[in-house]
Amino acid sequence: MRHAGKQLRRSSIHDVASRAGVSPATVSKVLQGVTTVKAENVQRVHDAVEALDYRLDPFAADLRRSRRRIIGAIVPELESEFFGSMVTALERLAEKRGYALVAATSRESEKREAELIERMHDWRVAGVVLAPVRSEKGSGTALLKRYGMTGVLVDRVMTDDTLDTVSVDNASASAEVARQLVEAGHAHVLLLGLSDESIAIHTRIDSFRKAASQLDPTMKVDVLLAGGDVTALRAALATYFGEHKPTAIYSLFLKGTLVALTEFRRRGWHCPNDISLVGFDDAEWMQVTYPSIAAVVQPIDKMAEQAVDMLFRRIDGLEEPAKAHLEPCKVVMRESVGRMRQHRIEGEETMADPRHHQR
Amino acid sequence: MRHAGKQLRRSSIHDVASRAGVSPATVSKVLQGVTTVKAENVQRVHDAVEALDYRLDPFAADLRRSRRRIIGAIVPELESEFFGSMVTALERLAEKRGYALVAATSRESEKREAELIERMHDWRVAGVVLAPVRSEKGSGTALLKRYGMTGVLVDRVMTDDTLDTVSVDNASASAEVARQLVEAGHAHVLLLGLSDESIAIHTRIDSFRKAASQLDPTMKVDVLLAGGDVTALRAALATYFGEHKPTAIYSLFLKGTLVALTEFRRRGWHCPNDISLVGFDDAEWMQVTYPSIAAVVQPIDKMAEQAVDMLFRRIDGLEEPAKAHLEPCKVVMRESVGRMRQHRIEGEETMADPRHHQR
DNA sequence: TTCATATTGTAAATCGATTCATTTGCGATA
DNA sequence: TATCGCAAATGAATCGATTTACAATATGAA
Repeated sequence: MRHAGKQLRRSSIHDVASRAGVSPATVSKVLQGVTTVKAENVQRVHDAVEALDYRLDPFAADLRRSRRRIIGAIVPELESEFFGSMVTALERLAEKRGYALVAATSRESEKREAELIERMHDWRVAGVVLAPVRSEKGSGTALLKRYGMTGVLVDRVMTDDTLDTVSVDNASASAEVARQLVEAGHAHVLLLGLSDESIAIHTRIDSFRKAASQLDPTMKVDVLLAGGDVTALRAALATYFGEHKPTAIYSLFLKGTLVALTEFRRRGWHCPNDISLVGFDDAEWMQVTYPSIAAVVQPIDKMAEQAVDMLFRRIDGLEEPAKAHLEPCKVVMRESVGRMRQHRIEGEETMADPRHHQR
Repeated sequence: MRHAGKQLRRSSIHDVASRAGVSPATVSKVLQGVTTVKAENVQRVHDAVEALDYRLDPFAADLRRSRRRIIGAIVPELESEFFGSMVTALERLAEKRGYALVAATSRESEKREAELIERMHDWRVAGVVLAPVRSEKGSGTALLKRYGMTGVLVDRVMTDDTLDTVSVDNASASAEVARQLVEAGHAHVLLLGLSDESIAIHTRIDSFRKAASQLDPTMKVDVLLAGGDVTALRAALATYFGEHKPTAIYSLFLKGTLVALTEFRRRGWHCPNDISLVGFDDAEWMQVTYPSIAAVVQPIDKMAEQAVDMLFRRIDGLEEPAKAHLEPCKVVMRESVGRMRQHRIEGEETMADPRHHQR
């Protein structure tokens, strides 16, 4: 228990060996729990380890083994709770299997995503969990394949012919949203998203459309996909509202929900009296605001579990065709979705008690 | 550009050397840009690198240099945007200096925090940015010192005699909140927090008290600190409201703000008509909800910049007494803070807003 | 006693780099 | 021609482990 002046050299396996009076090879065996070591020597090694505060250098060990006990996670951002929770879950699961997780953010850039894959490759990680910026067709996925790395794609993906994928059942979730909106009597719904978002967005749109047209062929479904960033979406929505007035909005991603709420406020519209809102992606605050916001809840922990399971199966050498795992979502209806009346008088809803629709 | 069958051995510096017809030592020099290499050989090496798709193994290199170009970040959680943004900023800043950031979450556990420090030590990181679970007096900090690691403490810290610290100016921020509440005519304020939170919480309380008593000696200030987790706080607040009715709440941390909002809803209280709310920590959604929530905004990017600056100064060998850097916050007043009138007419505030709060 | 077989331990090679101390090559000077 | 000086290249050691191949010792059977 010396007090570090500064930067004291750490003791290596050689120091332990000489103090215990055995060879480094024997120390290594003891530390790995090999049984062919005399009990007395085992004890001496343990004593020496204790006395020297010895801890082995995992990278030096991995260098020789030429496979590192690390798995990488690449996510588009960490500024919303979705990927933050995902990374936390992945970290826990990887560590449970004796691996460390190193996470990195691609910051919604495919170029950076590719660089990160390159880095993970250089680091000789055992595997990668990649949440692509765009989709399984992006450059990150391509690199992963080119390098023959073992990896799993999550979240913004459909199916892939080489890599396992884990995503949310966008189709069923959207269909369920459609069902609930139809049931609540909505006849004109706006779908709100970004055009350069993943393929998942398109699935959400298509299956909403399909379900809606089956349940209510007269329903009008508009789609507003702004190119670029959230600011563009904000502007596009403002323009749209200048000409149209849907009875409900289905936001296809989290920020879209915020944009919709902002625009409601700007116009002095009350939700759900003037317009209803349901969004893909839940967040803690959505339960406590007024009105509480209906949302499609993604089972983050389950996705993480699936991803890590599949990844380690591959790491352990499983050879079989790539699987695409779909995890079901829950649609949580909250106050932001109101019920439309059969014979609705313009403005009537606004007059009535705002909370007439509650269960 | 071979197509990976599977797990092809990557080419090493030896492969490059033999293809270029030089020694590994020369290759190493070329790659590091040493100038004492004949131009012709430089070219040959570059050609070989290209032909073999060679990239060096950073850990092997670092092993010899015995200092890794990695810095560690340990944060309590990644499930709220605060630390997510912080990690993103740290990552960017570290990479700008040629280091990779590896982030890990202590999950609000001091035990795990200590294990992570241990891991970072084993990994021989060049430095650590630690956002302690509790404070600079925690076990993580102690370990950091014991191992003589270079590190910077951020966010939930005051000053330390050995390590540099970066935190927000809690005192000024709280004083400013007090000033604004007094100015708005509030005479009874509840401060809401968790008792096992960091020392920062106590600073926030003390300086609020001090400022309030200076500005309005008659102001009544209650403090509710629940032990344990958020559930306990929820219960404590419910009990408290059974007996007291402050005119404003100052939540000392983000979740407290959510708890307060939940409790308002449960009781059918309208904010700010029935009670005002201001919270430490801002979030994107607070601008778009009704009412928008007043908040103390922490300058996350600036904190990250400071932390990385100080850390690298130490890494580069600076020897001088530890500094405690304080970064000022902004207090953003929003609709959740109402003005108390001398002769207030019931419901007047409500006119501005179609949503009357009675249930 | 002797040979065969387990046990147990170690020297040396290896992983993929860096770096130090030398050697080599070559033109200039004596 | 011999020597010196400088530029350029390299062999070998090193970082901290693991692992292989083999040696040394102990045990047992014949």
